[in-house]
Amino acid sequence: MMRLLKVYTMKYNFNDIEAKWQKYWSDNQTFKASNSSDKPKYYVLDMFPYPSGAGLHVGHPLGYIASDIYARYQRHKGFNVLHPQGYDSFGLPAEQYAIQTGQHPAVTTDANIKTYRRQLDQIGFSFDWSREVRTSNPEYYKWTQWIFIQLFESWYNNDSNKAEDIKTLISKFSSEGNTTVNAACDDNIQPFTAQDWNSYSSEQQQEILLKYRLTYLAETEVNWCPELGTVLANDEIVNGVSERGGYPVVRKKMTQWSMRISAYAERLLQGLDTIDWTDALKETQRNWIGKSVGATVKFPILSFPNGEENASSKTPGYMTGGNNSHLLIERAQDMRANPTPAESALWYELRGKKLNAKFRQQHLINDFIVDFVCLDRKLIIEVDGKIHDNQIEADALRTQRLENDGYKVIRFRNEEVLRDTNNVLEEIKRQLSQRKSLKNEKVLPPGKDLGWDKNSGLEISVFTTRPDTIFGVNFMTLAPEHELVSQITTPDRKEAVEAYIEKTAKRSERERMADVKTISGVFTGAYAEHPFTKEPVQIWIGDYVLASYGTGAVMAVPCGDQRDYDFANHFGIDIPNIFEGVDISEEAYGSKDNVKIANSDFLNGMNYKKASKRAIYELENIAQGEGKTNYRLRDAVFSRQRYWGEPFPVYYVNGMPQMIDKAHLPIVLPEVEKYLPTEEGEPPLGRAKKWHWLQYGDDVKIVSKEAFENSSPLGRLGGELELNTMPGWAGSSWYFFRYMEDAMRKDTFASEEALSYWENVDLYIGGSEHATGHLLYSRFWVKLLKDRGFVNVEEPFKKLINQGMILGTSAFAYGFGVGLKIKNEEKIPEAVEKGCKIISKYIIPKESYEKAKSGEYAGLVESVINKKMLELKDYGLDAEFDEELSTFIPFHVEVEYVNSSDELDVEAFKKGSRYKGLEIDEIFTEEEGVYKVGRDVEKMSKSKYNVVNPDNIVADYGADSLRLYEMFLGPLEQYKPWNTAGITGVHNFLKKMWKLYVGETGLNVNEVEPTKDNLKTLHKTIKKVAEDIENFSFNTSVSTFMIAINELTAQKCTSKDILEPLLVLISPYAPHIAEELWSQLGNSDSISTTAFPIFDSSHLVESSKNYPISFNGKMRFTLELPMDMNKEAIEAAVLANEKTIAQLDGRTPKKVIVVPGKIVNIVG
RNA sequence: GCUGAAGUGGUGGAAUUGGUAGACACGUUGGACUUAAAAUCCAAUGUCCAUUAGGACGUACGGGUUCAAGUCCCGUCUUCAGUACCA
Repeated sequence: MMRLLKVYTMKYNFNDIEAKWQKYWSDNQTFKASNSSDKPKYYVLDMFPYPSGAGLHVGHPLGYIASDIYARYQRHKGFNVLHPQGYDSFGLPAEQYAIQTGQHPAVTTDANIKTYRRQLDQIGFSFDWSREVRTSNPEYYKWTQWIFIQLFESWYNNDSNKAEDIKTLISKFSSEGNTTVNAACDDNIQPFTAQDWNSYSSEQQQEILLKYRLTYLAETEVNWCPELGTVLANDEIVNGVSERGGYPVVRKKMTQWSMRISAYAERLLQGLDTIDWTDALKETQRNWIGKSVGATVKFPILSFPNGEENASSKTPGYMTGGNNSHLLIERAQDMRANPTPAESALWYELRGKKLNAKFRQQHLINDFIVDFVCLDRKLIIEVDGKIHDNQIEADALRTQRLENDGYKVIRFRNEEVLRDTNNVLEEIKRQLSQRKSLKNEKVLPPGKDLGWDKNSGLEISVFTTRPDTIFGVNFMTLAPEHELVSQITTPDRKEAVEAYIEKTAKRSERERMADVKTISGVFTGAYAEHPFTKEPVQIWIGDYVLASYGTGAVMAVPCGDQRDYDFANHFGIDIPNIFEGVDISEEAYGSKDNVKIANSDFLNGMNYKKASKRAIYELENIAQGEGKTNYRLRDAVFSRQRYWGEPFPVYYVNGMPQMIDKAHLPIVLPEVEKYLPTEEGEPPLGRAKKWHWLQYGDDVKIVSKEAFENSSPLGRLGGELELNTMPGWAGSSWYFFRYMEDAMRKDTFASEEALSYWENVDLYIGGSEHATGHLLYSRFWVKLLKDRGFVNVEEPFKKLINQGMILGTSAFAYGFGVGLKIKNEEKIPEAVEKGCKIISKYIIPKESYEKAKSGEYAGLVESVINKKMLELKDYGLDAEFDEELSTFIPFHVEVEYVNSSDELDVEAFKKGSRYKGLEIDEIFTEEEGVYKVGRDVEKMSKSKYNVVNPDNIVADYGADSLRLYEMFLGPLEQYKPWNTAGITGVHNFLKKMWKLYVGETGLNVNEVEPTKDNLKTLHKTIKKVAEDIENFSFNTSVSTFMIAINELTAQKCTSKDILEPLLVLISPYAPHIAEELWSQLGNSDSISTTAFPIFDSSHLVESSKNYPISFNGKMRFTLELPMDMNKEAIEAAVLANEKTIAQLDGRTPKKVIVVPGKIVNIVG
C-alpha cells in the first residue's frame, strides 16, 4: 500500500494538482485585488465574453491565457494587479432562443454563464471574481441608463471643445439666442434670438434642444433588417447583410435614438496618437472616422423668371410644364390648320426641302410648340405676332430653354416675313449653313450671360478636398436622393430624371456597390453658376455620388478626378484642363503633387497647397464657401426593437422625450408573454403589462403600462413609454469602470477613489473585430464622462493587443451516391415492396473519390457500382451506371473521431449522430483497413464539426498543458490552426519537468551548490522569459522553458538555488504545477506574489567562443577560440588551422574579416 | 482599386543591430524495452548528388548593395485581413 502511494506521488498527476490549487486560490481569494496598496497598480483586462449556449471552444481562451500570463507576471514584478472578468450578457441569441422556446432570456443566460464559469475556472485564470459584472444585471444597467441620461443632458461646445451640461446651453439661449453658440448639432438649425427663445413654447424649446443633445431622437434613414426585426448600426453590417445571421438589410426612415459621436470625431482621431495600439487597428479607426480637409462651395442655382407659371396660365397650351402633352399635340394640330398669313407665307418657302433642309411646322419640341423647326440642324424659327409683346419675358425664357437643349431659335415679326420674305430666307439660309448636322450631338452647354434669375434662393452646397481645382468645374453631380433634385429639374427633363431615380432606388446598396464600373446619370436641365467665372454649370444626377457622404453633391472636375472624367466622357461633356503641362487625353490627373494650376485666373501657377488656400480665401470673400473639415463618421443609431437589452429611462409627453428621474433607476426590464413585436408593429416591450416603476413618493410600485399612460399629465406622469431597448454596445462601453469597485455599489457607478486609483486599463486584450464598434464607442463614452467630470481619463485602454483566431482543422470524408439507371422501371414498386433500397450512399477513400470525380470509374468505385448492381439484380432489377445520377460530395466528419494520423475511427463515427443523419450505407476503407480523412483549415464552428472543446483537453492533458500549448502554437496576434496532436509536445515537457523535480525516489531537490552550467541555464532563461513576456512573445518562452528543462535534466541539476527560481519563471504559464512544486519545496505561501528572479549577466560571460569560420560567406566549420583573443591572433589561428588550409586548397585569401565574438569570414 | 500584414522543411513555427538558416515542437522513419500494445527512452529527418569523405542548392520570384542578406534597397507574383464610387 505504501509503495503504491509512493508511486502515485511520483507521477505528475495533473488532474489532482490542478483541482487542489484552483480550490486553494478560490478559498484564499489569492487574486482579489485591493483598492489601496503601496504597490504600483496595473490593470489587465480581457474583452468580456457573450455567454453563448455552445460554451467555450479552444479558440476562446487564447487571449485570456495571454492576459493571465501578463497579469501573473506583473504580480511577480511587484504590481497590485486588477484582473477582472464578467459577461456581456445582453444579446441576440438568448432572445432568439426565447422566441423559439418561450424560455426567458435571463434563464438561458444564467445557464450559459454557469457553463462559462466552470470552463473558465478549470483553466486556472487569476481572475478577481469578486468584481464580476453582468450587463443584464439591473444593478449594472442602472448605470448604463444613468449614462444615457448624462448624454441626453449634455451638448457639445465646439469653443471649449468639450461636452457641457445642457443647462448652460439653455441659459445661453435665453440670454443670447443661438447665433453665438458654436455647438455640434443637427445642420437644419434656424437662428433665433433670446427674445424668440423666451417666447417659444416648452415643446418648441424641447424640439430645438433635441438638435443639440448628445443623444437625440431623430427621424433617420436606418439600416432595417426585416428578418431580425430591428435596426442595425453601420458596424453591425458586413457586405450589405447583417453581421449576425447574414440577413438582408434595407434602408428605412424611422424615429430612433442616436448618439452624437460625430461631435467627438476630431478628439477620437487625435486620441489615437496617445495610445499604444497596433497601427493596423488605429488605421482602421482613422479610416472609419474618415477625416478630409477641404472646403464647402456654394453654387447658386440659376432659375427661370417667375413669369413662367403665369405665362402658361395666360396662354393655355402655348407653354406648359405638366403632363398634358396630348393637349399640346391637339393644339399644334389646331394651329397647323389655322396658320397666320405670315406663317402660311413662310411655310410655302420652307416646305419640301426647298432650302435643302427638312422643316416641320407647328412642331412639339419638349413642352413647346414651335412655329418651324429643322430637327437635323436644331434650328427653330418663330414668327411672332402682337401676342409676343405681351409675353416677351416668357418667350425669352422659352428661347433659353430650347437653346439649352442645343436649339438655335431665330425670331421674325409677322411684318418682316410678309414684307421682306427674301431677307428672312437669306437669314435662315445663313443660320442653316452655320449649323452642321447635329443628329448625334449631345447636350451642349449654353453660352454666357443668359440673364437668368440668380435669386432663385436655391443653392447647392458641395464639399471638396480640392478647392484648388475650382476653375476645372464645368458640371456638378447630385446624388439621386438629393433633396433639391425635384425642385430644380426642368419640366422637360422631369420624366427622365424621375425614371432614373426610380431605377437607382430599386438597386440595392449591394448591387450599387458591386457595379462600380457602369456609369449612369441624367441631366436635370438645371444650371448653377460658377462662383468665379459666373459660367453656367450643368447640374446632373448620378449614382456615383452618395447621399450619405458630405452634402450628397459634388462639383465635378473632370480633369482632376477619374470618376468625373469618366462621367464627362460618357456623356460627352467637355473636359477643360486646368493643369500646367499635364496630358489629360487618357485619364484625369488625380494627384495633388508635382503640378501647377493653369487657366484658373488668380490661381494660375500655384501648387496644390497655395491654390487651395487662396481659393478658400476668395470663396470666403464672396461668401460662397469656406474652409471645412469633413468626417465620414456618422452618428450611431442607438435604438433596437428588441426585448433583451437595457430599457430606456424615457417616456414621452406630447411626443417629446422626457427622462425618468435618476433617483428611480434602474428601470427594470418588464416581463412579456412573447418576445416578438406586437401586432401593431411595436417592439416586444409593447407587450408588457406591468412595468416596475417608481411612481409616488419613495415607494417602488409595479404599474401597468395602461395605468402609466392614462395617468394625469401632472408631474412625471402621463405620456407614452419608450419601447425600444439599447444596443449591445451600450453595456460594454463602460464596464471597465465598474470593475474598479470592490462590490456592486448602489450609489455610484464607481467611486471617485476607485476611479482615481485604477485610472484606466493598462493592457487590454481582445479581438480586432471590435475595431469600429466597441473600441470606438467606449472611447466616445469615456470622453463624455471625462468632460462631465465623472472620470479623469481621456482614453479607456492604454495598450491594446488583438489576439489572432485559432482556426479549426476540419476533417473530410468523401461521399459517393451511386447513380444507377434502372432499365425495367416497372419492376421498381415490387422490388421496393421486398425491401430493396434504390439509392445507396457510400464513403469512399479520397483517391477513389478524386478519380471518380474526374470520370475514372476504376478500382474501388467500379466495384462499388458492381456491388450495387448485383444487389438490385437480386430484386429483379436491371440497372446500368449513370454518371449524371451519381453524386460526389466531400463532407465534414467530427474531428474527435480522427486521430493524429488522419485516420477515422470508423466504429465510433458510425455510432455518432452525424453518420446517422447522412444515412451512409457502407464505408470503404483502404487496404490496411483504415480510412484516411482529408484535412483543411477553416474557422472553428459547430457546422464544420471541427470544434475542439477545452474540457476534453483539460481532462486528458491538464490546464497547464492547454495553457502552454495555446501559447506555443505561434505568435499571439497571428491566425493559426489548432492541432490537438501537437499538445503531447508541451505535455511531455511538463512530465519531464516534474521528473526533474520529483525523481524516482521522491523530491529530487537539495541544497547543493549550483554549477556554472546550472547558473548559466537559469540566467539565460530569466533574461529570455522576461524579454518575451514584455514583448508578448509567449510562444518563444515556452521553447525557452523546454530548452532549460532539457539542459538541466542533462546536467542532472538538483540544486534548489536553480530549481526554485525557475518555478517563478514558469508560474505565469503553468501556474498549477508551479504552485505544487513550490509547496513541495517547502514554501507555505502561494507562488503568485513571489518576486521575479533577478537576471545576473555575469553568469553568461563565456571564456571561449565557438567561431563559425566561413569562406566567401558560407560557413564551413567552427573553431573554438578564447573570448579574449584579439583580431590578429584570431586571424592567425584560423589561417593556421588545417581545415582552413584544406578549404583554401593552395589559394591565398584576398581578405579576412574577423568580428571578435561573432564570426570569421575568409574571402578568396 | 486602395491600405495594412505576410510568404522560411511534410506541419506549427525560431533566428537580437545584417554575422553558423530551420531553435523548440509535431509528424515520419529506424532502434531499445514488451508476449503484445500503449507509455517511455535512443537515433535520423530541408532538397539533391555521393559507399564514405564530402559537395551542390536552399527562406515566393527577378535584380541590387555588402566580406556576409530570411533580415537592407528596387521590381514582380501570391496569400490573408481591412476598406471601398469618401468628392
